[in-house]
Amino acid sequence: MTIEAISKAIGDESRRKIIEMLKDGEMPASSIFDQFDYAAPTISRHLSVLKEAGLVTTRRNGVFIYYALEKEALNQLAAWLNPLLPPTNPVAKPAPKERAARAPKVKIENPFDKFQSEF
Amino acid sequence: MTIEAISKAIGDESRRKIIEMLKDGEMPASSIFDQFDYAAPTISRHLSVLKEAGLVTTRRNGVFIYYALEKEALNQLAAWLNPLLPPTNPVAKPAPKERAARAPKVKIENPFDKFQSEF
DNA sequence: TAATTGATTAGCATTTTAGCTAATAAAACT
DNA sequence: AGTTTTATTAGCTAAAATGCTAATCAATTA
Repeated sequence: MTIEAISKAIGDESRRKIIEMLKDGEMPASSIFDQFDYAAPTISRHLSVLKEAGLVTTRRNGVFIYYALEKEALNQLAAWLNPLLPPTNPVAKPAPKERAARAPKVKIENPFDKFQSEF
Repeated sequence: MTIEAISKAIGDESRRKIIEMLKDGEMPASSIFDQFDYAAPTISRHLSVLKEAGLVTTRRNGVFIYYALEKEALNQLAAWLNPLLPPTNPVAKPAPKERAARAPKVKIENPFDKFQSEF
C-alpha cells in the first residue's frame, strides 16, 4: 500500500485497464482474462501485482476468485497528486527581470473540479 | 503527454521526488542533481523521461537549464484517476444471494475533497 | 582560443518487468 | 476416485529500465 508500489502498478497499461474494469464492482478472474489477448497467467500476474500494491482485494466463491478495486489505494495516489495541482507561487527563485505584481495569474484548470458535484 | 507515458514516469521514486521539488516553481538542473546521491547523468536521464512524458518543460538561461513542472500533465493523470474514485454501483454482476436494496452504501472518503476550498 | 562550468549523450552492466508454456492447486461434479 | 474448471505458480526468454563512467556539447570567462 505504499505510493511506490501503487504508482508502479499503475504504470502498466494492462493493469490500468483492469482497474478501469473493476470501477463499478468486483469481477471473477476469468472475466478479466477474457478482456485481454494475453495468456491467462500473464494477467494473473498483473492481478497479483495489483494485489500486492493494495489496489485490489480478492474473495473466493467456490472455484471463482472475485477481484475488487480497493479505492483507498487509489485515494492514496490522489492524495499524493493533489497538492501538486493547485496553483501555488509561480517561481521558487523570483524571476530576475520581471515584477511579480499584476502578473496575469494563469489559471490552471483542475479536472477534479468537474467531479465535485457528485460527492 | 499520454497517460501511458505519464503514469510510467511517475512510477519511479526519483522522478516523483523531482516532481515534488518542482511543485513551487522552476529549478536549474544542477539544483536538482544536488538533492540526490545519484550521479548527475542518472538524474539527467530521469529529467528527460519526465520531459518526454510532458511532465516538465525546460528553458535555457545561459549555461543553466531550468526545469518547470507542467501541471497540465498531472491534470491528465488526475482526470484518469478521478472517475475511479467516487462511489458507484457496488457490483457489476449482481450478487447471487443478496438483495441490493438497503445495502449500507459504504462511504469512501475522497481526499480531493480536502483541497477543494483552495480552488 | 583555451579553460571552466553546467548539462546531456554514448556505451556498458545489472536488475526488473512482461510475456510465454507447462505444471500445480483447489473446488465441483460424475 | 477421476475429471473438469478456474486460477495460480514455476521456469524460462526477451525487452526495458536504471545505474555508472567517459565523452561530448554549449555557454561563459580568462
